[in-house]
Amino acid sequence: MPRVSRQQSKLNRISIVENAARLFRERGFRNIPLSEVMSSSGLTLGGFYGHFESREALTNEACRHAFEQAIAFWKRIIAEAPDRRTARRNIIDDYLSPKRVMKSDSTCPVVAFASEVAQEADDSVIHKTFSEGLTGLVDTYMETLNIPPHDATKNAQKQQALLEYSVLTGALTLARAARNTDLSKEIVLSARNFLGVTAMTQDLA
Amino acid sequence: MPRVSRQQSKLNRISIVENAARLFRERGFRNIPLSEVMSSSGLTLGGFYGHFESREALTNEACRHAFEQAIAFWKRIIAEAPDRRTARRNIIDDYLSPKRVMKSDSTCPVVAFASEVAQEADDSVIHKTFSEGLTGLVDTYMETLNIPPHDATKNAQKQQALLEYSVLTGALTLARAARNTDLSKEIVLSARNFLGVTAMTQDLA
DNA sequence: TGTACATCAGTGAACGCGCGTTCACTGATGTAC
DNA sequence: TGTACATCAGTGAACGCGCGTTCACTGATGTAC
Repeated sequence: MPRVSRQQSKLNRISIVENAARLFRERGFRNIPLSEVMSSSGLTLGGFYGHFESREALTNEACRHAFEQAIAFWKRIIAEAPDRRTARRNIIDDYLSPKRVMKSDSTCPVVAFASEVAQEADDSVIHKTFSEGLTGLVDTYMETLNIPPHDATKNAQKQQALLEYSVLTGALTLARAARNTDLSKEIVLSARNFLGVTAMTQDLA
Repeated sequence: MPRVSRQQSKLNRISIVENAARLFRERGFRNIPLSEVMSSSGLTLGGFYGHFESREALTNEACRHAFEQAIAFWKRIIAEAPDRRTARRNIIDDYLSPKRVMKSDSTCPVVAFASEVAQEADDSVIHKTFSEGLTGLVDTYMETLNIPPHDATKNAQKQQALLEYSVLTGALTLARAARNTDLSKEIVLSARNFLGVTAMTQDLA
């Protein structure tokens, strides 16, 4: 088993990051033992430090990867929609769907990581990674709003994007914590109502 | 030192719950060792199980206590304000203040616990405690909105309260995770703007 | 192209530490008389 | 009210487990000739 090809080793490294990103989004980045990350890629714990400097280094990479995935997912929705309005609608309809409330392995990285990132020290690397990822997501979301003709409107539009994103993450976080209650549904509905995406499309993706 | 009076023992128990609530709000309820909880009340670890069945039992009590404190805090603001509009304004101004973004030991229990609660098993006790606490907070917040004349309006008002609460928690969570960046300030401002509480009062409490 | 050796990706076990939980013990509190 | 004894709140040490990190080792890969 030992000594696979260099190419395979690179693939293994990628697999580790991908699995870590999935597991971390599901259960937080502090609550997954490295042994589980490694075994989910068919490897053993001992090989970890051949790929990463430390657990913290993996956490940072996995966080970045999760954001990249989420941004790519939205960009795909945007690309496949006939217009911006429909794209925005599809993003929101998916974001606040029952699937997102109940299933945690595909959670938005912001919802998954924000609390833990906030608890880290000010100078922690993950702060920067998170902020960059959040900026990227917000920028992508802004693409679904109308085109800004001049800077003043652009600024107003960024404000609108940030507000709507606060609503999305806030509502999803609350709904998930209160899941299986009427309150949970009411939270989702109030957010959907505000965002103008009331009808729920089951099974979007 | 051992064998204090029964009265003192009751006070000790209360002190443990209060300190736990503070520490858990500050750093999450999974990341505080019991030894630290006990020593913050001037006690040693060994005495813990004289007061609580398990760590989980304390977590649940501390969570409940944190919500009670937060609700009492809002009720005081409401009681001291000349009218509902001012009360709502003061609550929001405090909630989205720089102090709340930077200091974590007095965080809203919803922002502090939602993520971790969402990660717990469906049948975990803390889910119920959290949902009840959230309901209590939302009900208190609703008191600052106008009086509902009949049930239809009441329902609309609950929707409004839930939406505004999603905005408050979402914006604070994002702003805290991205703290020390321009983005963080923009998030807070967009939420304040939406809620109609734009001017920041420094040092509210 | 084939051979001989060096490299090194991954293994498996061990180490050390933190922490939840347990427990024998202590000595002041509480109570029975 | 005072004395004698039982109770039990808190102590301090130990236990066990999980997990991050380290390391000697293995044997297939990669390379020099």
